[in-house]
Amino acid sequence: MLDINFIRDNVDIIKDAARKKHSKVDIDRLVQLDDERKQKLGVVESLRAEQNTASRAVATASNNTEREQLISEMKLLKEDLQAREDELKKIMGDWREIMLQVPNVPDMSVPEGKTDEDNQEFKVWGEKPQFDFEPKDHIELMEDLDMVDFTRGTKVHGFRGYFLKNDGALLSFAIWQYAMDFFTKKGLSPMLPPAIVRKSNLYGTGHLPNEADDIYQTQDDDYLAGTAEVPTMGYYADEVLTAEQLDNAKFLSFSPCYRREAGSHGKDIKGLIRVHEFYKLEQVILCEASHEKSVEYHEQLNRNTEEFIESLNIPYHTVINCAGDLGQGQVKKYDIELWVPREETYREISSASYFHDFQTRRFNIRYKDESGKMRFAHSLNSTAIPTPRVLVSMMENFQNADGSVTIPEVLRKYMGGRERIEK
RNA sequence: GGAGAGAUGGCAGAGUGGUCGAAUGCACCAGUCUUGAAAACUGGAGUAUCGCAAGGUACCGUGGGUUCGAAUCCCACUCUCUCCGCCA
Repeated sequence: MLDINFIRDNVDIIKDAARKKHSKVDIDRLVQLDDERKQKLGVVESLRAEQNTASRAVATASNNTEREQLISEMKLLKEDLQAREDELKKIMGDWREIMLQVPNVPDMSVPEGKTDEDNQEFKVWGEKPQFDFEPKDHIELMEDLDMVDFTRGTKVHGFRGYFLKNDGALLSFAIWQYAMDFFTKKGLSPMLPPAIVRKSNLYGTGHLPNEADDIYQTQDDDYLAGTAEVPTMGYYADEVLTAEQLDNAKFLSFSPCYRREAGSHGKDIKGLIRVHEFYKLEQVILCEASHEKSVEYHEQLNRNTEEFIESLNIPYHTVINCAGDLGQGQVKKYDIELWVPREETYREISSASYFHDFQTRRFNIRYKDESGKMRFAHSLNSTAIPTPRVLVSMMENFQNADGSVTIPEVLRKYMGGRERIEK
């Protein structure tokens, strides 16, 4: 949600943002509705003022005759007021609907483009492995090592179902544990949030109204969050944060993530790249309403994840997302993608974005700044690490000719000191 | 699942139809006192919105309704708490 006055003052910028993000929102219509809103509001407010004055007169009237007369006059005014209020209500309904569609403005540094294919690589790290044997893909590797069972996964869950088992399960726990240790050292507070959330949280983060198809819903009209960003952002909804709370609003949230993948039925139909249910550690930060702070934290969050991947020694690159690949509320986003040898491509494992006050405005998360003014905080989030997707690269990059897989050094202490996963 | 109580400003908490946008306390800001601080005292201060301003309007969980007038009465919904039941 943007400030309507900001929109009015920057119509061209907003229209350009909508164009870049391929949003069909009609800004001219919004401005027109806002004009009507203001006009009607003026009328309603002056009628209300009249009513309030008259009410006071009724209350202090010296005798009943005077009172009766005032009251009968007020009845007429009341009808007029009610009609006007209905008109205003209707306009406000349309106004709100469009306001929820208005996208946040991408940063100047965000390149134009339509899809993830237009994202621009700006950093490459690590040595891609050279194999002197025919490398296997993660599916074959993991099935051979009895780490995963897709057949029974689909039997139990259906399309995109999977079981992680034995070292597949152990390795997942190792990654979570190691990530917990690694990211909490960066000053984030560990959190286990609910994954079942009320609708308002998804409006808050900006996943609704536009991504409804991709979200699981319960029979109680609750939703299954696709990321811990959703409940973690909701944590401080409708609160005014103290300076201390705002300073410490740096979270590392671990949760299951549920995604219907409604728009991607033909894509990545095998393996662990695209699944309906996975686990993820997510970094979420609230900070003071300063663009510079947002930028600083954004770089930091992204760097945290890069460092984590570097500590695992997996080759990756980082891309800056083009405007067309940004979510409605996002100002700027980096994706970190890991090298997948068999596909000879990089696959996304992390997204780091900042939102300015787009989300906090919807969540109503405020604080008092030094001058005592109420302000909406800024929000940011970034993947710390998703499992099982990270296993795909880990398996393929570290495989050996005999079909075993070398465990990254930093994970060994969580795997009973073992160096390899083997039969 | 059953029974009951409740939701008011940053927090706590009064207020059951008419100058109530709302007492009081705490917290906050400024001043007095003090070498400084604390305490005490004095004063200030809700948020949003319209307006150059004076000032207007809205906001007492949410949405409706009754009324000339609603924090206050009625209806629905949401949430919280207590007790019972069930359950990991």
